[in-house]
Amino acid sequence: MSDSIKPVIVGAGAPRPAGDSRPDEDLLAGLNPPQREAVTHRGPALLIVAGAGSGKTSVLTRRIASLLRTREAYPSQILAITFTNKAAGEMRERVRQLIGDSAQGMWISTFHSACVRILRREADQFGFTKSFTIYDSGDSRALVKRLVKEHEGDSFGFTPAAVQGRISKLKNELADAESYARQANMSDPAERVFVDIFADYQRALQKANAFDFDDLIAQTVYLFRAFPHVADVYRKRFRHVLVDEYQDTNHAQYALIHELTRPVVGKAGDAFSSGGMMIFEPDEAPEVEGASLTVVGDSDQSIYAFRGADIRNISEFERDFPGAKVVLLEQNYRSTQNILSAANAVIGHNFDRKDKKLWTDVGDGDPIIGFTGYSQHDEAQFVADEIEALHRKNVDYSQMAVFYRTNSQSRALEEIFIRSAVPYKIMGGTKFYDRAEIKDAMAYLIAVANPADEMAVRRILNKPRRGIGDVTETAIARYAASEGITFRDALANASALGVGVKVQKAIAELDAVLVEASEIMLPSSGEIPPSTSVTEGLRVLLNKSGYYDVLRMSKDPQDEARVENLDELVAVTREFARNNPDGTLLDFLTEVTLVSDADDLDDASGSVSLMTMHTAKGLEYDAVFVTGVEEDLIPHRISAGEPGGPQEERRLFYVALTRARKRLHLSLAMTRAQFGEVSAAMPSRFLQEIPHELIDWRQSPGDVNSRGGMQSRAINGRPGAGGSRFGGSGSNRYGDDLVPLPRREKSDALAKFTNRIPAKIRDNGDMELAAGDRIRHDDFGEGKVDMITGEGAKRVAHVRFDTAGPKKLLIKVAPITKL
DNA sequence: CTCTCCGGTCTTTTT
DNA sequence: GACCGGAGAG
Repeated sequence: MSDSIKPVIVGAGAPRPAGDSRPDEDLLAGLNPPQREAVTHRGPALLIVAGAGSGKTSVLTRRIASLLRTREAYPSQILAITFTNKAAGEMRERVRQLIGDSAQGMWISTFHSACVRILRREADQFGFTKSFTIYDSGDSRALVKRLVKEHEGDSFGFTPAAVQGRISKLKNELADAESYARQANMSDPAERVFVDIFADYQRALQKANAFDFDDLIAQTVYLFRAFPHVADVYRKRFRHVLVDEYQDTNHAQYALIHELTRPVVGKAGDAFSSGGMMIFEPDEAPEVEGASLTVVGDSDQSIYAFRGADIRNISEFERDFPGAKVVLLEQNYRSTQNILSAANAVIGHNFDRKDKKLWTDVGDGDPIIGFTGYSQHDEAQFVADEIEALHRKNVDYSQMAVFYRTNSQSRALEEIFIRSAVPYKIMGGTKFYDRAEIKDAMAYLIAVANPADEMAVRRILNKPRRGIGDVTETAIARYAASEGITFRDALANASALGVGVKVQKAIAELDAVLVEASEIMLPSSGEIPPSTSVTEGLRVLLNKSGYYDVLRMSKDPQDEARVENLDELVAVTREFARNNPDGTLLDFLTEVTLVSDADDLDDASGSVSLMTMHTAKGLEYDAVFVTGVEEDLIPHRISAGEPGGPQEERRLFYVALTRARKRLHLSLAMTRAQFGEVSAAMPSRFLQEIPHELIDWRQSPGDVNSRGGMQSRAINGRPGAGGSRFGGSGSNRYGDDLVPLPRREKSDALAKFTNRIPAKIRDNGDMELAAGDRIRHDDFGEGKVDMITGEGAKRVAHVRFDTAGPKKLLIKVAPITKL
């Protein structure tokens, strides 16, 4: 900042006393010199290169606290961007702990949430209304699907997923349908079709008064560029912009940051109202200098290239923001040296990176434990047993986590965990809000909140079944088009549609329910409804539409669970009302659409956490199990052929390893069932990259592969076996004892292990068991019950098996019989 | 219009 | 092994 201009709009404006004790001195306690620098440096731009576990969250929160404490900024002048809503909540809480409630008024949120806030305020500037809704990926895929069909895109080999991916990528590059069409090769018919689909997709969104995830960012950038006076409002407001996980920002997000931190060039005489104590040069000087930008990131942890993250954002930061200061945080405060050495060795195989080595002074710690199972269930059993062993050593379940590459891998783990009575919680996967009944209920709410959203109205048209089929739906659409009204409004005119009386009545009833709910949640009188109206409105929608009744009268046992899910959703609205006394229906919908998997993570729940390696980013646990460390899984088969794919996979693996504080377990299986069929699996190349002396194999791939079980050489037993030999698919990439199982008829071992788990969960009802009873278990054989704990459906038998040793079993579902 | 059955296609990771 | 779309019967 130059001396002549002091645009900082600090009310009291007391200059910081130079030299003696700083008002933020206590915030620096316990920080190492680079960390201090990261907290106290002031200037236009600061890049904090923060290795895994180097205390970056702490640094970031203290930096914010310091800005507030020294009165360099009001809370309202701070915009902090995090990767997930949960991280945002945590950061807010930690700042509050540091400086108390005066932290109110900061914007701490994800890119997406911040953009929604901006767009809601400014929507009417450019063809949307404040009540716009947000399409999640499922919604937008449904729309793309319809359009691909309409344009017969399948004859050009377009799948909805591919088209959706391409559109998303383009939007992340800030290309819209028009600009893309201008430079597209229009002599290619496939290209023309794609351009048409893209354009129609965008039109449909606009017509529905809706944005997809990518639009939230891109449209905000367009808004700022098209309406500089709007952008200026936010540029003047946010004097300090801080961005976490900067390595995972895409071009649109980068552009947004750029727009926000641009100086405001004011015209002379254009009075600036905020306090009016600004003094600046009359002519060329900007009215307000660009906001100070702080970004935190680690290029070794960039794992979102597939969704447009551009690593250059961080590698070229100094060029993009002249005068930037760079601070390196390399000391790790999380993991033991063994874990760090393994992680360093793995990431060292990426050739296009600045060398950087994490170090710690806490000591070597325990060795890394390795295990190779015959099947994924065998592997899962090892994980479950190991978790139990740790739990007996007083490691809390909530301090343990199991990671995998793909969501589908969670199933085998779940099956075994249920049987072994290991309390667990799955983050992500099929989410609550992805369930059909929940999406239906949400569509009802959206139909009320944003009647322009035709997709939502179409979705609920025949849910529950009310005899409105394809023919009627088309009739409604045609009528709406001919009258120039929306699909939703056409429902009010059932008699004009030329459909049967019965169907007319059904349509009129649906319309009435929507009107009634609308009156509750968005009164036409204009008065502001209490936040509890969402609960009430949802109840009316579900009850009077007949949705609840149909489920309750159904004989399908799954429908019982669906009712429970809907009850849960009603409970969510109640919770929302409690937390947001001023919350509106739209606020509720926005919040629900933008919550991510990691967000509902609850550390205090006393459960082991199961999640993908991606979801694990930013988290840490005392004990970590990385499972499925196999070729074709990590690195994933699909990524192997993509440019930069294997490197990104290696970073992902690195992220997984560095989540562990004290104990790290790596496991794999020699066979893996996917797509119903069993196939041989090979150990991941990344395992070779870990120095062999760091891994203590309980059962190495060699042990498992030699059917006699005589060999026990460790995977990296040969000296010098850790060379970088990735790339080729030659057969000697693995040690001699690492040849994958031959692909031939199932051996006894295979038959025994692959299908150990019945697809259906059994139910032992109220089997009576007491200490001293003897039981037989399908897999573990006979054993004696030591004691019974838990209540009802969660009763657990602690059994000492004659051969398999001690296990815990959930009595209700375990495959056991009393002897 | 609804239900059921069959066959084809999948699965990378997420705001 | 799950999910979707299409075909065909009621």
